Amino acid sequence: MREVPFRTADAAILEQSTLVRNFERGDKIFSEGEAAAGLYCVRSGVALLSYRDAFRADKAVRMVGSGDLVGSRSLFAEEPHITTAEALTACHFCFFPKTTIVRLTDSYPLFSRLLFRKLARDRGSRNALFIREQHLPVRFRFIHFLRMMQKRDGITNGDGGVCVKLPIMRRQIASLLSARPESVARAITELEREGLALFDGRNVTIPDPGALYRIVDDAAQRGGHERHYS
Amino acid sequence: MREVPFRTADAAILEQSTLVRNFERGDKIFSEGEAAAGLYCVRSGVALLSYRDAFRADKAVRMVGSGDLVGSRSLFAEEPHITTAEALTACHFCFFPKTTIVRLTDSYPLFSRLLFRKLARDRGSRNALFIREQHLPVRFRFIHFLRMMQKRDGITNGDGGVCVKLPIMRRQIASLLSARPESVARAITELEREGLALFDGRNVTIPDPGALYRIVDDAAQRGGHERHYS
DNA sequence: CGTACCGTTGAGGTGAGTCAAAGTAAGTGG
DNA sequence: CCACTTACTTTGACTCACCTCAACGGTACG
Repeated sequence: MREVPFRTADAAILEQSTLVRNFERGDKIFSEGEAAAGLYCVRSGVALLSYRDAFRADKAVRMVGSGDLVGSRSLFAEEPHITTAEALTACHFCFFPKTTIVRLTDSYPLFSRLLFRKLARDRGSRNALFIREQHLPVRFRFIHFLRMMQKRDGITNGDGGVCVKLPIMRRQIASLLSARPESVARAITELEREGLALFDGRNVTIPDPGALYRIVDDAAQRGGHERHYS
Repeated sequence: MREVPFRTADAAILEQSTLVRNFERGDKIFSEGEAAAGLYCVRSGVALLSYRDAFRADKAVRMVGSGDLVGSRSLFAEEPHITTAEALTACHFCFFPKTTIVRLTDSYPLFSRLLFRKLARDRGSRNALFIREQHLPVRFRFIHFLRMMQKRDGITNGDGGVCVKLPIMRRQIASLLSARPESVARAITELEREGLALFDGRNVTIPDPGALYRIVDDAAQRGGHERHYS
């Protein structure tokens, strides 16, 4: 919302009613079952959306970072949050109270239209990703996860390599990938053995990102490793 | 949109600009890659959304029926359709041209709000279902599919049993379940052997729906058969 | 210095995918 | 109306990725 062209008056209203909320690592931004108080937009930091499944285990849904809109579904559906959002690092969020959103959508059709577009595009990319990930081998899903992490806050080191610090533990990575921690550990071991990625706790070094990502891209293109589906 | 309370004037506009479009079995409502011309609402019949994957195989995404809104993502994102919609039975669709939608959202904030809500709720239920389905055994996913079919247009026969005619072939069912046709065939054989469902081509008879669905419900509640996840 | 949790490794089992072949339904042309 | 083609469905045999269970090393904390 911040980056789209917007009339000065509208932008001013938005700016005026914006609350910046800060969270420390471990803080809950909102919890499953709560009513939606407004719309959150991640300004910096990383948060994890998760829900508690039938067996009372936390299931990670997705990670959100800078630029992501959070809580829109519950807000517009007028239904309770179905996920809990927890700060994984120190986070800054813009918070737009429900009243602000209502006022803006009521007064400025353009705002509605931009919001519609933003949400539709979000959803689209998410779906596309999701669809592509589904039922690929854990190894590929994990590489894809690394790529997202690297895009989000990877640091290039002199010789073409990239370093990332993963903000979550193995168990949560596994949950995001819909796999088990043991499988993630094995994927890690394998990548390490091949020299494609080096792991030191939560710190990852990818000597040649191109080589790593080519694995999944090639497979996707040639349909070679894509199991299932007709 | 039809069932929500709406001011008479607005409803009139909507009514005025509504085009009813009829499709025969096999007709394409829209195709992947086309620009979105408007919003479709299923009035009757069943259609299948699918896309062509990297290996040029059709991958079914979801089935839509009475009351479902179709094409909203591409319309609001102002991006081409990412799926093809094909009529599986004779279908009646309400079509709201883009101009109508724009006019209404521009003139009537209430319309925007209702639309936001409708879309958010759609997405919510879909996501919830989707999340739950992911990585359950094919058997469970298939039972869940049967349940949806039965809800949509199952016919109760005297003795508590239910009959449904599946509008799609095994290959497409498999695609919807993210499984292979062989696996679906095996699930069918198994259910038949257990007497939980009887299959005759595309016609299914479920003698005791309660017993069938209890299988997945119990498993979901006790977390017993839920593989993966932490 | 235990207690607790995370992460990794090994052994073993299994759901479901692949391949191949036979059976069935459906549409086409003579 | 029947042979023929074509596509859909089912079954069996085999394989493999990943889950499960279990054990062990590392790090943190009381």
